[in-house]
Amino acid sequence: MTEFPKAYEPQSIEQKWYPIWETLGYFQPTGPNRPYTIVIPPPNVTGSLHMGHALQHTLMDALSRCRRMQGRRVLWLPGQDHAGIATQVLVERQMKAEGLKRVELGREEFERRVWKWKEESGGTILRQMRREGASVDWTRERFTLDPDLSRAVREVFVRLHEEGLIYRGAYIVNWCPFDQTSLSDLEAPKREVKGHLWHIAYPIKGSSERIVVATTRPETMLGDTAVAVHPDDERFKHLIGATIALPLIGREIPVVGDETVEREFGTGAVKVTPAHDLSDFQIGQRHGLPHVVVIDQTGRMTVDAGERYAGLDRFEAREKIIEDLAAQGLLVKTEDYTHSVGHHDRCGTPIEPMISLQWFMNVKPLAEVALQAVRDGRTRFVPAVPWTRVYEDWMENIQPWCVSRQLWWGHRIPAWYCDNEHVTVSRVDPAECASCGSKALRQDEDVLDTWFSSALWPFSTLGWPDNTEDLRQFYPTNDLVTGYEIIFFWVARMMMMGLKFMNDVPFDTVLITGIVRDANGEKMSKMKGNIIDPLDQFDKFGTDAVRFALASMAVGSNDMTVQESKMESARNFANKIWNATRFVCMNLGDPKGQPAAKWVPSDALADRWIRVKLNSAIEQVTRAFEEYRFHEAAQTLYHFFWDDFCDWYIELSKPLVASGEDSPEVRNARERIAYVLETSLRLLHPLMPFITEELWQRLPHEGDSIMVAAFPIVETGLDEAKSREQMETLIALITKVRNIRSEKNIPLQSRVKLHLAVSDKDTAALVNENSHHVKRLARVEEIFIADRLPALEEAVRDVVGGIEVAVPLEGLIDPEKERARITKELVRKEGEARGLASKLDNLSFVERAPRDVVDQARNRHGELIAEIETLRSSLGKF
RNA sequence: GGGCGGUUAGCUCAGCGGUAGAGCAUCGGUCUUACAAACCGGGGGUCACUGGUUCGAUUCCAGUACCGCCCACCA
Repeated sequence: MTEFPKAYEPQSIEQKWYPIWETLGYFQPTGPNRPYTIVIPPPNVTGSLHMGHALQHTLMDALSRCRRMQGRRVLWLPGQDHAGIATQVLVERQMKAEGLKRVELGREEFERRVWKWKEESGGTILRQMRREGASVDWTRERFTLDPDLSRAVREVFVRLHEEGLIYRGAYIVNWCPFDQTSLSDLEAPKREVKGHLWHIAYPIKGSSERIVVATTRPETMLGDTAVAVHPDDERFKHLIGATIALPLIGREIPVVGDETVEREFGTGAVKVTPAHDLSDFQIGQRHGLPHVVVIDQTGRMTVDAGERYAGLDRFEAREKIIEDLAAQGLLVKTEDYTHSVGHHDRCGTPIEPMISLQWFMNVKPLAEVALQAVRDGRTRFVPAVPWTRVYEDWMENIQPWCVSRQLWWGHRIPAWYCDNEHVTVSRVDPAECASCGSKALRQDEDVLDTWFSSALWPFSTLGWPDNTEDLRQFYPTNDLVTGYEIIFFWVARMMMMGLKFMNDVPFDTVLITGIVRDANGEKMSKMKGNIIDPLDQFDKFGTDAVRFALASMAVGSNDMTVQESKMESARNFANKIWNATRFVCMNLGDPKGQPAAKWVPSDALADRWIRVKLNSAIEQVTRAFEEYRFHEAAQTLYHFFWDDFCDWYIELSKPLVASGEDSPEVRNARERIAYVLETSLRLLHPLMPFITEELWQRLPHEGDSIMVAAFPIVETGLDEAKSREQMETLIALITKVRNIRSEKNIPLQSRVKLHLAVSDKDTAALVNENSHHVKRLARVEEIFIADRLPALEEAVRDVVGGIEVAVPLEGLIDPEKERARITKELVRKEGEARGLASKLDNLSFVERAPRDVVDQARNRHGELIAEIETLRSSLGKF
């Protein structure tokens, strides 16, 4: 027999199995049955594995493995995202160390360097995924910049452009002055900033009147082209149409009336800078105001800001302008003011809203379709609350998507311009302008938002725009597992693109997970330095243990805190599985050539009971996976295996299984225990793939790998209730005796006598048939069963499950203490009985409560009364 | 400004219309023929607060307090 160490050592076993599985092709979809598909959320090529991946991959792998064992044709498709800004910035930073600059290198050379970086250093995460045990099909690995996927991107861009849904125009965008690119709204989340609200007086021309405006951004005043007031505002009504001489720069600008102005806010008058603020831009559109750009792409003031300010950083300019206004007596008031300002989510730079010529996508029409698909349940979120509504709200209020980025790493926009500024958008690089035939074409310098290609992931990875076999088979995919932080970035956009180009939803179910936080409940980040590396955890506890711990914490989309204690507990569980199998193997002999164990029918209580428990574990785990309640699956497995199987069934089986004999009875007992164990391993496999494979191979089994063995199936027609009740009674009895022993400090070696009084025949028979178990597990040398307890001088008395118990313990009984103990128990039981009695006396309870609740209360009350009686009488014995 | 979530044992969290559970920690006892990463036994909670619905509320509803999250063009 193979060597069987006393403790589970994960490392070598994990290393052994993954390559075997991969080589044997188990990760590839096979078989004639219904496909089951998951596409992985493609991690950034720059990324390395973090706990969030470990969690999500565990769930995806558990689902994949479970479905695979259930016979589905499973495809879990892996891949990576080119991660535009992240990657470009990273490579630029590396180049900087060598004294190289991107612009000096030129576009082609830079791109070459990024590809080189990708080949050498990218894809760390893919290697790490092997350690997770992720059963992804590596033969179908994809990268968003693969030629096929790039072709899909172009196809989508061109088609949307043809339909007028993608267009080029000058609008206000979120501009990052640090990275010098435009951003989508999602990449520019608002952050609270403590600032000021400055009240500035603008003099009215040809009048002594002034109009005071309030602003948080005085530097933009140099670009003001109007002041707006509410048209019905009595304070300012008469000034509409008047002309203002803009301070510091002297430009003449009008006062306009606009209904969006809040009369209550600030001074009720707003300075309007159409080139640097979205709402001002819109006011400008309504009133035909000119745009004066005063801040450039680097965040510095332009020449149009006037020579006094030109070249200054926007924040330096702010201070200088405030000083200058104060000096001229135009600064009326300065208030502290906290407001929200967009910041680039990657670099943290405050966004500069800026008018800019960019490519946009009108997503509204696609959003309506995507909204409908969720409303009528073609795609559903799990948990449905709150994510369905979060998704719907966003889709309902969706704004045009700025898709162009001023970067070099990404899908270059397939638009070409001739000298006449005609635009040619084309699937293939055009030779001439589509409008004028000019051969002097230059391609748009910009690339697409990274998320543009991610949005196509569920079909671009399967071969679209070609109608491939994979596409027909695996689209739509089944489950998408991802975090709530990218519902808008990714999930929503896949929905829109999938429905638009495949005419079907990209996935049936979106499983939203929570965030894995550190032990203090804080979000992990490189900045904070509180990252917990899953690989360290794998080293420390074993991959299966970490997977199991993560799954056991995955409740809905709740965030979770990493708990070392959970990891330890899961590691101990793995060790428990190891040793239980070790025990069974020690008694089975060589598994080679032995067929897989079958259940040998038995009337013995323990056998009937474990079968019921196993069956209900199968039922619960199966349902838990179906309903994505991973913590419930983990919990069921843990308690079934440890409490029921190890603590009771193995212990009860030992006399036969470990007897060393070779009788039919013993062989059958061994077969049964092997059966339960082997089935349990299959049930555990989706969450703990490595250890279950290793142990399964050491047991008699059929087939080459547990990966492709059948997932356990629920049986029907077992004598559920009776077996459970009887076993519960037996367990309660044994526990009671152990309890008495423990309280009286009876050493393990000394056996006690046990007197039982049982009134009903069934219970008497039950105890009789299982008395050898009671003797062994409660360390009892002799059991006396009668209708009534005999008179005993010195004994501990108690009652459990309708059985009167007495343990004679000469010289160890302190009557006072016994009396106190029993009295305490009496008080508790009497209290409970009183509560039940008053409930049962309550007519409306008896009439309105469900029948079984009333019956249950009645039975419990009866039991209590009997037990109280018994306790009272034993009280008299002291 | 709008929306959402949380508050349960010392800690981290499940659960739920019928007087509460887990893991860890804690206390006591064990080398009992798989496992000390184990075994056996025990203690510990007025389920944030206030009302309401109900025969019955930790669970449903409303409000309060504290903590947290998301969305938003009041400058």
